[in-house]
Amino acid sequence: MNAPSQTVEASPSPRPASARAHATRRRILDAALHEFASKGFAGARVDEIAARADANKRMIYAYFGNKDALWLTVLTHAYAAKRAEENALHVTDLPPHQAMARLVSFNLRYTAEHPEFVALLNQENLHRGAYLARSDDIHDLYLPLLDTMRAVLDRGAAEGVFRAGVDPVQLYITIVGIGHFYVANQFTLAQILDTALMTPQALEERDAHCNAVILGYLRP
Amino acid sequence: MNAPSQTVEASPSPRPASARAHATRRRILDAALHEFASKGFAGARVDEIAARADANKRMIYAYFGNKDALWLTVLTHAYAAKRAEENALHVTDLPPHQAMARLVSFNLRYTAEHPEFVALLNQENLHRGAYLARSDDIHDLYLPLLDTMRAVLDRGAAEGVFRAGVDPVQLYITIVGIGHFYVANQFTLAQILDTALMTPQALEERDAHCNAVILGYLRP
Amino acid sequence: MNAPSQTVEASPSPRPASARAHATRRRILDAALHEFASKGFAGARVDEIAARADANKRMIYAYFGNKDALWLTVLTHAYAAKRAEENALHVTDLPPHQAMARLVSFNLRYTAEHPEFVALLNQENLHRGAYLARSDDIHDLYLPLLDTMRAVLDRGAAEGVFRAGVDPVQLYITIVGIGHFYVANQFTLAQILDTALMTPQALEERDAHCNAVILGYLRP
Amino acid sequence: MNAPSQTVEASPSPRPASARAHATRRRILDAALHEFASKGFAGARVDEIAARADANKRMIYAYFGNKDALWLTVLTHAYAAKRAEENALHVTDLPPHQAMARLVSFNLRYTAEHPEFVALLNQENLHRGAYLARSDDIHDLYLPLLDTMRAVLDRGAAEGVFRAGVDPVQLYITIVGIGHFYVANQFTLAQILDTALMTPQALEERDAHCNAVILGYLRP
DNA sequence: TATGAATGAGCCTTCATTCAT
DNA sequence: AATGAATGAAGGCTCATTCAT
Repeated sequence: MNAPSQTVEASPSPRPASARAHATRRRILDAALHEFASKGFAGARVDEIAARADANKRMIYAYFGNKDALWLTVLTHAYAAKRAEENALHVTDLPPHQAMARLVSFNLRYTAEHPEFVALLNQENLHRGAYLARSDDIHDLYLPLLDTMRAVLDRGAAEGVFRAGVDPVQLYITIVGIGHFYVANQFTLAQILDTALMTPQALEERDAHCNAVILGYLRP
Repeated sequence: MNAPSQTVEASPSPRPASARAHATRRRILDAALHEFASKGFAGARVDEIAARADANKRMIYAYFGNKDALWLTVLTHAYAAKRAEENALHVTDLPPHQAMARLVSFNLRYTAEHPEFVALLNQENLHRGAYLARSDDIHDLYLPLLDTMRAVLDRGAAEGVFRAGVDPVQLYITIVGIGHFYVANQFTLAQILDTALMTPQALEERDAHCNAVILGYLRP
Repeated sequence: MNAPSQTVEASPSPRPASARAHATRRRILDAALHEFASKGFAGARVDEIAARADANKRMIYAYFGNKDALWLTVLTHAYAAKRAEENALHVTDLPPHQAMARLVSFNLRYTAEHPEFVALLNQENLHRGAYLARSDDIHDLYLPLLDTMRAVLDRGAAEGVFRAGVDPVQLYITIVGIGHFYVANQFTLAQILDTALMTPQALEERDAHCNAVILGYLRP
Repeated sequence: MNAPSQTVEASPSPRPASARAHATRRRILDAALHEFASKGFAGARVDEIAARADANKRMIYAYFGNKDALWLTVLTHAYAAKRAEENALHVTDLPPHQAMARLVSFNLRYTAEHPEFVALLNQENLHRGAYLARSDDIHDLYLPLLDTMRAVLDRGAAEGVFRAGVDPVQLYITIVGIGHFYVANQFTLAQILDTALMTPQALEERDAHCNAVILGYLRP
């Protein structure tokens, strides 16, 4: 039930052996995450990644093959990281109402704390999911989550605290979406609505609203 | 009550006089919308825009100044276009329940039919709203919509069909978000969930779900 | 003896008939002189010339053919203008000492007042005199001046106030050179020597120095 | 007494370490000198410089930043090169008359052998000395030369072989000018005067003339 | 393992020039 | 006589990628 420790890999290069090499690889990955997230795939610069990682540019190619493969690795890591935290919630142990509230809040909070993840997703969709399509395990990664969602909904309906007939997939998209959109579009929204969206207080209010919407909807 | 149909402009260049020039300008704008939306700002190619517009590359610079300014013009046009359609809904003439349903459905449908708009927004947020900040009237463009939302909520609460105390801004973000996220992330979602999201039937189901969520939540 | 009223022409186009056309042509020529002199041939922009002349760019091509021909016309005009003023000095009527002094001072002053002429010459030499080679009358233009110089030197030597055996061509080059170099290189000189060169007082001092050098040299 | 042989540098890029890199840098600099001198700044082509240097265009930007900075580096090098040779004359060791003659001849000869230097100066003045203004040490570079000139003049006056009261700055400008103008305007002069100026014999005659003028002028 | 140097394709932008009215 | 619109070639500069050590 715990998060799998499997590291999803896409690089064609062999796993480096030495600790020093491992550290270099790690720094490149971190730098790449930052660069890709803040400038998009096309806007990201390999030079910049190397500089930020304090590594030689050649190492990027040695470890990851090319820019495309590096992107895929970064993307896959980001997915895995989120799922790892999501699994750690252990929502199946909670009563339906609390389980759902925790899922809602977690999604908003995680997204707010990881805008790179949001940026990565948007970029990947710009590419029509082309890179992700080359990653095998993504689908499997999400199966347990949907199972969890379905179980919570069923239990809630059985206990009479949730309405029946709710599609777990639709609801999952909605829960993720109301947080994702808020964070992803924070800059244009801030300008249109003329308010700050990412202050602790603003996030608190958004959290309350999201919970109210989902749980209000789920009322029988 | 309707917003003025003013076309928000950002180009520093004088509007061309002749009909032929106007047509060229129009073609460039359409081509740029397509190119920017499908590849992002950094990934878009000016050459490609010119080719698609069947215009000389030089004309892009004559009419719009440079790639940045062209982006801003495209973005501003996209916002204005959506707002124009949104205003044409005349939701204030409808009973609260129907008014809200129409807003929800419209947002999903418009977004689904205009994935370019979604792509544009994501890109602009990648730039942290830097370009939009240079456009003056965007804020004003959205004031009437929020007024409408507020009026509908108030009327619904007064008539006892909606719960009270709903924040119109939060709800607006939610309504747009549940549609936007669905469309914006259709490719990664399709891979994760292993379902088609943009078929007529799938959209129908999503529409029903969105309405159920918003109106279910608004129940007193 | 008076300046010839001949307009040296290089343009392949027929002389325009109407007064309006003539004025446009004149404005283009003035604008071109300014643009060529301040940015050089390669740095000059046809658009800029048209804008400054308040004329349509097409007119430049109608009147002058192309950028090259325009350059040649401007250059030839500049030469003719200087020679016209030079002839108006009537130095042959003066005693040798005064005649020479007047030539020296005139060259410095004219050059200082017409830095465009200096810039034009430098540019043309950058092109190894390629354009000027296509102008027929330049050589003839300078014959009378050298004749004058020779006459003054001969008279001075005969009267015993000048040394004998001075080559008029070498001296002419020297007289023009000590003024031309001062003006042409005013900016680099000012930085190297850390002094202002073009103030009235500085020009006065330079004038005195040039006269002292030439006349000091010519002493028997 | 000699000026330090410090190489005045303007490039913002780090000096390359390896010998190979240094050679490439050197080839680019030589090629740039040729290209700039023969076509001017605006007329020079970066592609052409790269081709002539047998280097990749990208290297130019890696080593020098951009075309502007490359120009400044070339210009500063040219100045330093001339000053280095000028210092090697050791004119302070000679009697005044010979010292002055050597300065005069050197300037003519150096200029005749380095028309690139002349072309560079003219271009820089076309830019109103804008680039040179960004170089720090140029002023200092010329201080020792003026000191030398002053010393020679003073000694000559004290020994009674030179006239008194000669301004060393004015004279320096004149000495450089009579050579510079001759070389800089060789093409237009050749056409106007219909003589060859750069043959060994012609240079010999010019040399004699320049010496005669300066030393004739300096007679007490 | 790591690095400095190099490369060629391509990108945004500009230019002199011509077309059509 | 004059003009607005259009064009193709090229120019400066940048990028992902590879070579050689």
